[in-house]
Amino acid sequence: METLKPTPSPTLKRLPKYLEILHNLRETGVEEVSSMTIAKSLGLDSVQVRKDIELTGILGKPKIGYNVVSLIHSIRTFLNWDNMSDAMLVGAGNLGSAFIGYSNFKKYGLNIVAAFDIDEAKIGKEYYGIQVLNVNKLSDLTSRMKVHIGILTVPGDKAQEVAEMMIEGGIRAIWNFAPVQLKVPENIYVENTHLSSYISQIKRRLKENIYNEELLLK
Amino acid sequence: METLKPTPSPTLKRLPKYLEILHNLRETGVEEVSSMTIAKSLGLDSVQVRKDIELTGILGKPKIGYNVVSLIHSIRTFLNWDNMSDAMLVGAGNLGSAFIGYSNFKKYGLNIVAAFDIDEAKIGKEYYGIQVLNVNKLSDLTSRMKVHIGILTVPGDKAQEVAEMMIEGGIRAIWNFAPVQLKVPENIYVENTHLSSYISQIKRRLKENIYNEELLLK
DNA sequence: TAGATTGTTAATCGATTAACAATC
DNA sequence: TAGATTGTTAATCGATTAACAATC
Repeated sequence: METLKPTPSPTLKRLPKYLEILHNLRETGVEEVSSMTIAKSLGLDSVQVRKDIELTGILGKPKIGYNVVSLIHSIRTFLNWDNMSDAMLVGAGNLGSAFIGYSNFKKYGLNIVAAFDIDEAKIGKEYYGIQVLNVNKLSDLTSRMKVHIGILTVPGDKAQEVAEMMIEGGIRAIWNFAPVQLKVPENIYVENTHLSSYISQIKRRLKENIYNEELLLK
Repeated sequence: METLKPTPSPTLKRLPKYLEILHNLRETGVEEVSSMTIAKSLGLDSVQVRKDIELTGILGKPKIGYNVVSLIHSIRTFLNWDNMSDAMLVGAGNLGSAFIGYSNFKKYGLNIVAAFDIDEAKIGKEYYGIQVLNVNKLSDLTSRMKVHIGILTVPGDKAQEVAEMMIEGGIRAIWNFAPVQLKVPENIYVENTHLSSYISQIKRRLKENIYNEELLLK
């Protein structure tokens, strides 16, 4: 069996955007699409689009382009969106409880099967049909249900502790929203979504832009 | 006046992580810190840390390192976290309404001053002391209050329309959570947080990893 | 002074973009 | 056939990492 070469992160981030466009095209009955069409809608280079698509293992036809339906299928398979992946969510605060009801997750093949919290006040509450359980059941339930993805929406000071419980239960990928650097074994994949990083970018870009605009007014 | 050279995105994403560590150090009474200490806690290269810090305009002392309090101040000023930035939020669904109450935003200098929705059923509701207004008031209120940041948490099919209302009202940076490529004038900064991109990464990495592990078992 | 750490210049690496031959 | 578009090899670009002189 061949080792799967890691796909560049930028590619993995772009592929869902292609899907978005392809779904629209399919709905309007378009059957073939060129890399240039996709590139233009996203403001990208067409070579980049072709290289990304190539990685998913589909071949286009010179002069014609790619078959829309086949391309959708190829990308979805590559991203494993066709198979639902179960996930445990820990931290039923306002962010966490919002995620429980966020219907788009299912669209992307992510299914939250259970939610947990440390806070007695939250345990027993139900959001969108999912009951919040005591976090002391996390590890056991994770291994019994063979869940491999954990969504971490607890406050920073509990994040490391909870991550370790997740790993003990057999979690292999953690989607971390806590503003903390998790220390995990190297076979565990951590995807950090630090909202502070985005806010940094927005606020700094605005600052940079302000001066540039004043400069233009001279 | 000098034009502000755009800071590399990777740097802007790392700086908040340094702050997190520096705050912890300050709490435990540490006064000086070396680039290596910061680098180690985050699994980074110390040169990278020094270069990032240099961009914020502070100087360290050979043999000693950086003064923790000064460094915190320098990074916060650079990221403009000391000044509160007002933001309008449009789309009071489960994600949007969660953000209204998400206390960390204030910590990062982002203050949601008003929330809007198209849906009559949501208009008038109140979340964490903020009332949801009719989106037809968005543009007018934005320009009267001189708000420059918009948070977009509407469904994909309304996103472009709402983005245009934001821009009409004077919004200059849009934090977009809708799974859509926004078409905006080039002086408008769009920060995309497409949750689908993260899920792609997680699901694909897990797939890549599965095969690698099976390989190891041989 | 000697050693540790900074700041800076040079080398490397990975991803993007350009050039172009292959082909429907 | 001619033209458009793919797939691939080479060049460029930006960010990371390595090397090292300056200095407290």
